[in-house]
This record gives sequence, C-alpha cells and structure tokens, in this order.
Amino acid sequence: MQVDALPLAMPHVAHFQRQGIEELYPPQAETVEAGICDGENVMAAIPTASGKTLIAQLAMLTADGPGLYIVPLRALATEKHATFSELPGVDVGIATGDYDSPAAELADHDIVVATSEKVDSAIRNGASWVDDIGCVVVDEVHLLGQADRGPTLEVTLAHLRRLTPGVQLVALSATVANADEIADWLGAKLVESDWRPVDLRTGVADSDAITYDDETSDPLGIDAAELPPDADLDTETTAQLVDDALADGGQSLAFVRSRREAESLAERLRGDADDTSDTTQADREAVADEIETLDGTVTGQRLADCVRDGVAFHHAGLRSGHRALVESAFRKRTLDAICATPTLAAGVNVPARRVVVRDQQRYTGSGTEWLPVLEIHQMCGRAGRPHLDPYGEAILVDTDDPEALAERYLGTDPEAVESKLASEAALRTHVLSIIASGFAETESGILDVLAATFYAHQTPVDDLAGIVAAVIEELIEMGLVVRDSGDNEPTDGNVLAATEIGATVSTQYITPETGVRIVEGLRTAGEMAEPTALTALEIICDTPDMHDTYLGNEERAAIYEYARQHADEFTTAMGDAEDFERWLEAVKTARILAEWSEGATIETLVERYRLGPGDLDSRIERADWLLSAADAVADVLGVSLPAISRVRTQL
DNA sequence: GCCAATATGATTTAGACAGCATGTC
DNA sequence: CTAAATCATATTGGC
Repeated sequence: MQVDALPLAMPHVAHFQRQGIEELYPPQAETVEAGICDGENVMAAIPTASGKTLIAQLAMLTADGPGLYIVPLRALATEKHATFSELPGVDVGIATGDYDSPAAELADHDIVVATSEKVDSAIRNGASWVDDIGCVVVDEVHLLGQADRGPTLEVTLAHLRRLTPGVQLVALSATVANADEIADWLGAKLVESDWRPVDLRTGVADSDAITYDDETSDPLGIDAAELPPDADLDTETTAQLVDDALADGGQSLAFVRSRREAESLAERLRGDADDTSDTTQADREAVADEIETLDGTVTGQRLADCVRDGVAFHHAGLRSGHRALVESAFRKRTLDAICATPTLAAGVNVPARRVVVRDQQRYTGSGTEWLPVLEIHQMCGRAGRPHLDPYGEAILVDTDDPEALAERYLGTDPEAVESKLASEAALRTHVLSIIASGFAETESGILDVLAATFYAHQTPVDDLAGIVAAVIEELIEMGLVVRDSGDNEPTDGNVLAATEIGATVSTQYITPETGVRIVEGLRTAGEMAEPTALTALEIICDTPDMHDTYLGNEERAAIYEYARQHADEFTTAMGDAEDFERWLEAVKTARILAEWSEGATIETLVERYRLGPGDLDSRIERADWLLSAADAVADVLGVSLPAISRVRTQL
C-alpha cells in the first residue's frame, strides 16, 4: 500500500515521502485495512520499531476531531511531541506534570501528547476539552498489567469512552499473550504481527560461542586461563560481544541488573576503547563537556570520562539532562555502547545493532526473580536500526546454562496482561475520584463506572463489589467521603459524597493515605509552638507518595541522632511511629530536602547521602508537588502553616 | 612477624506518574 | 520466608 493512496492531505503525504516512506510496512497496511483511517477502533500488537508512530499519525490525521496521544513516560511525551510537531500544519501540545504547553486545552491543539496520569487528572478536574476528542491513541497499552499504574490507565480509558461515546480508540502494544482480550475490551480490531523492518537474530552466549535461534553459532574464543583471576566470566563475555559488534561497525546496548553494575561495566569497556576518527573524538569531547556543564557531581564526572572513551552508562540515578545527552549522542553514533539498567528498554527510542543482556534477574525485595519475558523481549527489540543496520542481534548471556536461558526467553510467548485493579490501594484512589468528580454517588453507581474497565472485562465486575464496599467504608473512616443520610447504614439508597478534604485529595492527585497523613500532620503542627520548614517536610516525606530513601546501616545512627535533636519540630513523636524504620527514612529525606532548601548544592548532598543526582531531582520535584497539595489541604482545614509556602519557594 | 591470600560477614539492590492560580501590561 | 553480587573486615597461611 502506497502512502499517496492514503486519505491524507497532500502536505502530509509529502512529509512522509520526505522521510523516505513510500510504501507502508505490512502491519501498518493491515491497520489501514482494519479502518484506522475511517475512525475504526484498532489495536496493533507489533514489535518495537515496526512503525507504531506512523499508525498513530494516520489515525489522528484522519480522525474527526483533535487527537489525544497517551504515553507512560514524560520522556516519551517529549519525544512524540517533537515527532508530531514536524507534521506540516499540525499544532501539537504537551501536557505532563512537569510541563504544560501554553493553553494545554485540547481544543487549542490538533494533537495533545499527555501522560496517563495527566489525562486522569484532567478528567477528575472536569476538563471540558475531553468532549471534543476525535481520537485517542494509547501507547504501550500492555502497561495495563502494571500493579502501580495499570489501574489508572484502565480507569482513565473507561472514563474517556463513557464521556466521549464516539471516539476512535487506537491501542499500541508490545506483543503479549492476550492481545485479543485487550482488543476485545476496547472493541477494536486486532492487528497482530511479528514483522520487523530489520531482521532480528536472537541467541544465547556463553564464553565459547553465541548460539543463535536458527541453530547457527559464532565462536567467541574467550580463554578463561588468560583472564585475570578476579574477572567475571559473564562480564567478559559481554565485553567480548560488545567489542565484536564494534569491530563490525555496530553499536551495542548492554543490560545489567543494577546501577552500580552499569557503571562498572562501562568502566570495564572503556579499557577496550580503540582509536576513533578525529571528528568522532571531537564529538565525544563536546558531549562530555556538556555533561560536565550540567553539574559537578561525581556521577556526572564519571559519565563524562566514559563518554570521552566512547561508552556511557544509563540509569534512573542520572539526571534527565544527562540521560538525554547520552541518548542523543548514541543516536548520532558518537558513542559505541551504552551500559544500562532496564530503564532504557521501556524508554525513548535508542536502537542499536547489538543488544546484550548480561543479567536476567532482578532483586524484588524478597530475593531475586527472573525478569518477565515481555521485558526481555523489549530489550531485545532495541536491536537493529532501520536503514542503518543490515540486521539486529539480541544475545542473552549466561555462561552457566545458556540452553535453559534460551528455553526461558527465546521462542517463548510473553506473559498475558492481567488487570491489577482489584487491589485496595488502587480502588481507594479511584473510588474516591469517581465520587469526588460526581461520576457516581452510590455503590452500584461506582460499580457501573468500573464495569467499563479492563478488570471487568476479564472478571465479572461483581467480584469487585466486596472490595468496593470495604473501600467505601475506609474512605468514610478516613474522613474523605460521607453518606448524606447521616445514619451510617450501608444501604444502597444512601448517597455518597466527597468531603471537602476528599475533593481536595482527589484534585491534588494525592493518594487517600497521603491526604490523611497530611491532615493529621497539619493538625499536629497547628498545635506546635513554632512549626518549621522541617516540620512541613517531615509531613510530606512520611507519605506513600514520597519515595523512600535508602537508609544504610552506618547512616542510621546519624539520622537517629538528628531525629532526636529535632524532635520538637516533628509531627511524629519518636515512640509513636507505626513503622519506625520507614519514619527514619522519611526523616532522612526531609533532612536532605531541608538542607537543599537552605542552599546545599547537589554535589554535596549526593555525596553526603549516597543517592544519585537523578534521585535528588525527583525528590525535590515530588516535594514541590506534595507541599502544594499540603497547602491546599491546609486551606480547607483553615490552618495556616507559613513554613509550607516558605520551603516551597526555596526548593 | 609481616604481608598477602582467603574466608567470613555485612551491605546493597530498577523505575518515576501527579497540582495550579489569577489577573496583567 | 525465598537471592546474589559486591564490599569490608577477620582469619589463616606462607615465608
């Protein structure tokens, strides 16, 4: 199927042709046959890099009304915003927590790219633009199965379909076992395909050889006797695989389990660096300089040093600026290899000739577990750059038992996507928001709303009745919801309403537990002689919405002492903390933020408290959000805590 | 008795979404 | 309750 045969405006056809797109890829053509240009709901479950973006564009450009493109990550929102903005005559907006384009009202744009939480939030707050949407594209729908964020996505989609009955839905997914079930839920035609624009060879390797799926093999020739005695065989094999690809003119991505190992593998690969052309070396120097300009942290310095030798590491402890520099340098072929934690597999588009997965297990809080097949496949899917590489290669390393590894991950179907909505934590949040935004006011009304979710499609929605009833009782007890009859009879005729606090919790997008913690904290603070910045920070750091900060054993004593010294500034007495260890972690986070607000530099804090620069950034960002939520709650309570706004301006 | 090799024990472990306000020159 | 790799310190062993 030719691009110029599509029902697109001439400038758009010309735009795609300029990009070298004349003929659609087979899966793309299938979505057209499924009616993607005619307003039909379509779900495409196809590999990474097989042209999902064009499918989305076809839908949004031909839809009757503005398009909404939902992504799971802010970095992806930025990336898609840039891509769509290249379309001639198309005005693209972006709506994420950290950035709203001016007038992020959908009505003012042809396309808005937003994160799922941002869309959920807009719906809760009654944004009017929702009614005008002509087409919703959901990227990475398989994330429906994530325990933490999946429920938000399915509830949001359920709301969207209810509020805008005729919208066209387009779902883009990785290959999963039950794509048909998701498509069915969305009333979409399913296009499923393994087709890729670049061939992908997959295989496993031990120190002797790579064994590909097609039963061919390539020798590696690592002589264990020649290695230094402390060398790790898996690591050496990985290094060899990267070096071989490089000798063949291809870039590599290497996936390992932890941040520390990503960094040490990068250091290891630096040693193999060979000479490059002067222009490439100049580019590397330029990128390294930029990295150093961003901050003077040890992590940044180490990264810059690696980049000078043509390798980089990549993980969530890096600041987003550093990550973006690494990604773009790799895309420009300035770098030979990136050693990464699994962040990179699900993030922005960073394809490479060869992908090496050294580690396939991950610590989960209760021992190590095998990574899901889906995740390994996403890493492998990064192999092969269309038009640049003749083929892609994905190699899993295990020097002990490569056959078992091949059996587990290669030629194996990914797991099915299962709804995680039936958890109390997820339902507390969403039941409250349904009540607060007036979508339902009785238990059965709530169940009606939830009947449109993926959970209800997989399981009779009545199965939720018990949990929903329990959750309503909890919300009442928490003071976020009331029954208007006043008697607390849980009969169905009773009308439910959010309290003023409950409504604030919902619009501020904090979890009910966080809301309650803030209310308690503010009440206690109100009785204190002199609440300080630390008081405000302790409140918001001791909530589930602030992420914990690892508290090492050695630090523990110091933080304990700090907590004792500042006991009169805290809203929790040391003996009263329900979970003392967690509370101490919260104190550590609060202390870091307090020092930050007093002018400590990122360089100092990162070394003093042993956290990544990116971790500090994310905590500051969260603190800003939670303090503003606390401000709003304080307003409702009628208490004033000037310390809140004071710290906020200093973050 | 000194230093190094080795054993034992302690420490550490992926990632990252969300608010928002009102008038102003 | 279920792990595994790395790092720090203690212990042993060779000379």
